[in-house]
Amino acid sequence: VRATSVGAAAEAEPGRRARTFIEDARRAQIVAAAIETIAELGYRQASFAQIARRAGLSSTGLISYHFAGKAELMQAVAGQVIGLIAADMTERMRPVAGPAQALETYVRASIGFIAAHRREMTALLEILLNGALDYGPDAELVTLTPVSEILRAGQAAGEFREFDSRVLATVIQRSIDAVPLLLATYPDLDLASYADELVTTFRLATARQPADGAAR
Amino acid sequence: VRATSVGAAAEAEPGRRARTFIEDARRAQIVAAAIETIAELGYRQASFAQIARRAGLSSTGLISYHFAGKAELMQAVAGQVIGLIAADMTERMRPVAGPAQALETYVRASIGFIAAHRREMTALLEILLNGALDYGPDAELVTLTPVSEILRAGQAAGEFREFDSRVLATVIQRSIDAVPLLLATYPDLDLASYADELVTTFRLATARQPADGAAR
Amino acid sequence: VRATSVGAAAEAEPGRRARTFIEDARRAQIVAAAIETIAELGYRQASFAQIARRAGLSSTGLISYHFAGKAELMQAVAGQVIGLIAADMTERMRPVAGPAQALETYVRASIGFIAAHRREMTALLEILLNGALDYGPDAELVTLTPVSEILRAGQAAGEFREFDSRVLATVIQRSIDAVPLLLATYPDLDLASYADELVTTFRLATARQPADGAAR
Amino acid sequence: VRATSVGAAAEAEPGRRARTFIEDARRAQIVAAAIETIAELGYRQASFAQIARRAGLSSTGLISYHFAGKAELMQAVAGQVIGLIAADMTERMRPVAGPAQALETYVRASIGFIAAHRREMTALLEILLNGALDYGPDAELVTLTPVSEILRAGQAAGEFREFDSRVLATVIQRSIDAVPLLLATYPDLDLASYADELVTTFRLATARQPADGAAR
DNA sequence: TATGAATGAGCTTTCATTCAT
DNA sequence: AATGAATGAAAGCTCATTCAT
Repeated sequence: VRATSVGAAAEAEPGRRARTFIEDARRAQIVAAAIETIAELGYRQASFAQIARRAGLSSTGLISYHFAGKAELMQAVAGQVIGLIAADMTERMRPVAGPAQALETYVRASIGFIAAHRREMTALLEILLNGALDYGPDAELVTLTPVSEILRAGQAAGEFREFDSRVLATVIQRSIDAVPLLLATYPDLDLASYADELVTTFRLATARQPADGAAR
Repeated sequence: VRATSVGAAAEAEPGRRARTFIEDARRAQIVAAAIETIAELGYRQASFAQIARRAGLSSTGLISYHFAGKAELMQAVAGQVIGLIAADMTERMRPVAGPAQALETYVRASIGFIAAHRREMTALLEILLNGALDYGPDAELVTLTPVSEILRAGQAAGEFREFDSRVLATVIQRSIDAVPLLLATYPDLDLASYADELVTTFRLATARQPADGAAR
Repeated sequence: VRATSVGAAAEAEPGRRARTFIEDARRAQIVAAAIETIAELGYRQASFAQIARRAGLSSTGLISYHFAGKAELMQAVAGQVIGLIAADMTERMRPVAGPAQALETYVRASIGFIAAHRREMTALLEILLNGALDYGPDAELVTLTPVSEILRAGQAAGEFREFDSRVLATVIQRSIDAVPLLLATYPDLDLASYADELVTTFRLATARQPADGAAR
Repeated sequence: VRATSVGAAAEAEPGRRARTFIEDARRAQIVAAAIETIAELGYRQASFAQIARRAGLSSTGLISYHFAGKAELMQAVAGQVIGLIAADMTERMRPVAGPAQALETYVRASIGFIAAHRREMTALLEILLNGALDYGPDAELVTLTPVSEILRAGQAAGEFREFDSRVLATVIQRSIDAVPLLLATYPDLDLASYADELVTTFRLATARQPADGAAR
């Protein structure tokens, strides 16, 4: 769970005229149906025909009409979900004071979001894993940036020990990303406990060590 | 990186006559071509036609001739890779003494294997993520079992703190699984450093806490 | 030649939206091409490719587009022909008075229909004999029912002798069904004479015997 | 059920060297397996692979080795069954005296043969109906010849009424041919009764009429 | 703006046949 | 005489996309 600039890709492009209200509504409807379809059938089975059926559209042609291709549709879906995440996370991270609390809040908020948006997350995961997004070479970078920043801030403030922030960001982000798959396996997983364990784990893993202040 | 019993599926079945030497060679050749193809194009684009082309076969019919269907081919690919992992890991884990060293060795060996078998790992990942293996609902369980056992052994021995072993197993295994994707993004990633950081992180995250002995 | 309820299968189904005019036309065109193809090449060689070629379609995909599968197409073909038969026979059997006349009319009308629809009958025959219709275990029963009923009515009215109506129905219906194959062998067969001979034969075979009234 | 010259096709051809004993045995084995397969699965599913499996052969190549093609195999199967019929019928028809008895014997013997060789008859039927035999335009003629001859002899002897012998031959032969299909529908059909009914029916249908002697 | 229709490339799979050994 | 291996054509079917209306 992370906020990136991918969502912005759905917005205005230079050579393209603005979208009408109706157009936006249709696109939203199709995106919603795509999320539902992907979450239900998986990426591979999510054909235009299935999506159209779920959206109550009479023809797959309408999807092609509104989206330049399957790639653009998938980009729109990803953008939509990522937008939701960004909005939610921005809101939740606002009242945070200090890196330690920021990390804890980030973990809890991320898992909370996943719990509340299982279908959207499943769809996003499917899209990402199937390489349906041609999102550039810095995808990983983007994904890890929010956590990395928290971690680096904590190091700068002397609250966290020395470590490669990219590595720890990976550890943390992957532990969060694992939730949708875990939920698929254990639908009754207690996410609150899971979050608690993660928070404890990452607190221990990032805490400044006794030796840190002296030795370095 | 983990060892399971899926690899055994490639072995003798009751009602089936033994495979010829040549047949085994062809199957191996096809499996190799499949790995190459999947790693290069992704699971979805890895059609029989592409695989046949890469294997230098004259027709896709030959693949169907040697494998009962696409599912069986993918199972063979997964089995092959998992077999490699199992062999390698078994070897590396043998001289280990104690849970802490076991955990460190597991992490380093896993990442080492991934580094040495990038294409195979990518292919395995693609297959797993695309649900091309009908391996049951306990896939996640199987995946996490080896690490879980190390962790529980460490707890039993009093070397590790109290935690939910499933959660920490997830954290650790996911950090390892992230490597293929990280490599796709940063081909020059220094895996030795990455492994070092992970080892340190997990040592801190699992270490028995001062309070542990007293409070419990 | 017989009328069944199979024809109705082509009509409205609950969960399916009504068919367009154009769609109906295409389906009819494809069915016609299928009849032509089957009559010409036989069921086995009547591939979608051949049918598409004969229908002037650009791809076999269009057939799949309009019919759920080969089975549905064959059902449509059979339904079409059976519908024709039913309509024709119903019309011709209307003015009939008495079992003897009914039998004669049935024979003449059946053969007349076959004469006028050689290709359709050949196609129907091919489909039935190839088991391309999953119509139940009582196929034979359905086929023989119309004649059986005429025969039993004749026995009840005291006009026909005692016999197993299923056996005589078989004799009569098979003699009629033989026509398409006969025509294949003797294209110039005089069907009117053939019908005359059959009528005489079946009159003699069914006529009440002198002994019947007394002995039984 | 009828005896033709098709069986002879399996015999010596000018430019071909004689078959060895082993070769003949293999051919017979394959033909037997083909009969079994066709009777069980139908013509369409009776692939070389299925036939080879049933014959205990290790490769379909062996079938191609012994038969010039699928057509020749089918011809051999048909020839084999027809040969059986011919032998059986010749034997049974020998002691017959007079056309009326000949007709009765022909019907009973034919149905008896079918009852005793269901699988062979089913296979023959499948082959004929699928046009797998390129047997010429006079197939029908051949089929009907034996009965026709009996009928014409009866007419010549003044025992049968005047009729087109081809038509009555068709009626009779088709009634006999119907048995395999009837058996498929009613496995418990009482063939003795069926034969009795046919004999009575055809006796009435062929009997010289009172008017015959005078009017002509 | 939306629809039904049509397209053509692609898919996996089956099959009879050929061939070297 | 027989085998396992390989071939390539054909099959039915699905798919994203295009297009006229």
